[in-house]
Amino acid sequence: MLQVQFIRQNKELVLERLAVKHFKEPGIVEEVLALDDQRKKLTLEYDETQAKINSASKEIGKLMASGDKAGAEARKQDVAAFKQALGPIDESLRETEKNLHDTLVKLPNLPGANVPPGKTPEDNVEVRGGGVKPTLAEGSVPHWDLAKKYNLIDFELGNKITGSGFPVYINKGARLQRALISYFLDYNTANGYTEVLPPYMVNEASAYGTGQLPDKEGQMYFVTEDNFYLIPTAEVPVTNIYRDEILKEAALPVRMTAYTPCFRREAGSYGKDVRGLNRLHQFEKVELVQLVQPEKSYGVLQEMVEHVEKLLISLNLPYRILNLCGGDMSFTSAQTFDFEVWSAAQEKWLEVSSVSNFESYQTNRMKIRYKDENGKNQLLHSLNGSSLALPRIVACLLENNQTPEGIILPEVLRSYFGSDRIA
RNA sequence: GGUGAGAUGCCUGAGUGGCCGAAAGGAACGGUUUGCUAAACCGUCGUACGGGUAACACUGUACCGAGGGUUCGAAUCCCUCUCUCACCGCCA
Repeated sequence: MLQVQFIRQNKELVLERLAVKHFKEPGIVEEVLALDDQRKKLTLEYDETQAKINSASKEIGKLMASGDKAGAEARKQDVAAFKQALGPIDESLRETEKNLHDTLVKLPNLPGANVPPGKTPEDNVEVRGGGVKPTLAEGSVPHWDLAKKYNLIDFELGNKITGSGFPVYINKGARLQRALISYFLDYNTANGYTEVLPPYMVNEASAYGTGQLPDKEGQMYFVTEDNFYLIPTAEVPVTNIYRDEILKEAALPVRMTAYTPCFRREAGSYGKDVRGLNRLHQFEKVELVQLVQPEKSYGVLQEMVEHVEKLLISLNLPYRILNLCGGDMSFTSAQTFDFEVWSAAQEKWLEVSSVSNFESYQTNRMKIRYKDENGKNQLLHSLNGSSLALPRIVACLLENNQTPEGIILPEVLRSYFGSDRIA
C-alpha cells in the first residue's frame, strides 16, 4: 500500500498518477488524508490521557510506600476519572485506524514515470521483439494435437483425477517439464540469483503481504481446515521470506529464484482461450524476486527484462516485450513489462512472463526495510518476474518446432532433455 | 493425535506486580592502541506512531509470541489462541 506521508506531501502527483491508472475513486485520497488527520488528533488525546494515568499510578506507588493511604486513595479516584475519559478515545482511535487502513488498501500502486497512457491491452506499447515467426508446413497442428500425437500430455486423464485445467504430463512430456525447470533455474543461479524452494501453501499474512488479499481472494484455492492458501505464484512465499525484516545495506540486493507449481482458480475465465495449455489451474513456473534500494529499482527492472529476454532468445522463440499501459497494469504494480511468445499454430501471442517493479507498495505492507547509510530505516523496493511460466512455453516449443521428423528442441535444452527432439 | 516444557532485544539469557524498554555476555558498528592481524580498552547498539525543531536536541505513548482480563499500576497474575521444543503414537 501507499505511504500516507507520501500521499500527504504529494497529493497532486498522486491524483495525477491515479488518473493514468484509470482509478475510478480518486476521492479516496481525500478520505485517507482526513482519516489520518483524525488519527493524529486522537493519538495525541490518547497519549496525553494515558500519560496522566501513568504518572498518577507512579505517585500512588510512592504514596503507598510512605504510608499515605489517604493520598493514594485520592489519586486512585483521579485515575478512575482519566480511565473513564480514555475509554471512548481508545475506541474511536481504533476505529479510525481501522478505517484508515481499510481505505488505504483500496488505493492501487501509482504507475511509474515511464508507464504509457491508455486503458486497454491495445494501448500497451511494444518495446521490442525478436526471433522469427516460423512458417509452418502444411498439416501443422496446435500443441494439444501434438501433445496427443507424441503422448506428452493427457488432458482427459487430468479431468478424471482432479478436474479440468489439471493436465497430466507423461513420459517425454514430463521429462520436458523437468528439463525446462532445471534449465531455467540453472540460468538464473548462474546470473546471481539464489535458489529457493518455498512452501506451496501460505498463511493469511503472507497472502496479504504481496497483495493477493484482500481483493484477489477468489482467485486462490483455500484450505479451510488450516486457513492456508495455495500459492498462485512463487512471488508470495518468496517475497514474504523477508517480511518484517530490517536488512543491512551490505545484504543488498536480495536476488532469489524459485520453482513452484502455481495454483489459480481462474474464476470467471471460460471460453476458447482455455484450450490445451493456454490457461490452467495448476502450472509450473520459475520465478525471480529482488529486493533493492529505491533508487536502484528501475535500473534493476531493466536488468530483469534483459535477463528474461536472453532466456527467451536462447529458446529460439519469437517474442515481443510490452510496456503495459496504466489501465492494463495490475493493482499492485508500478510498472510492468509483459513478454509474449508467438504460438505459430494458434497464430497468436501468449503471455509467458510478467516483470514488475512494485516500488514500496508490497514492502510497505510487509515492512521490509533496510538501514541506509544514515542509519535510517527505509522501505526497500520489490520486483519480480517469471522466468518462465512453462505451459505456454511448451505450447510454443511444440508448435513452432514441429517437423515431419519430430519436434526439434533448442540447443540449450538438449542436455537436460536427453535428446535433440521429440519423435 | 497424546503428554510435558517453553516463547524476552541481532543471538544467548536474567527478570514473578511499581525503581524495567528491560541485567549480563556475545555479535555488530564507531574510536583508541597497533608494522599487519589478533587482543585489550572506550563508546554506540530495538521498533512504530505522535508532540516538538529549519534540522538536531528534547519529549509522550505503545510494544517482552498474538488477543482479551484482573489491578491505581503487568514482561511478571488469570483466560483464550498460535507457534516452538522434548517424549510417545502414526507416517513419506
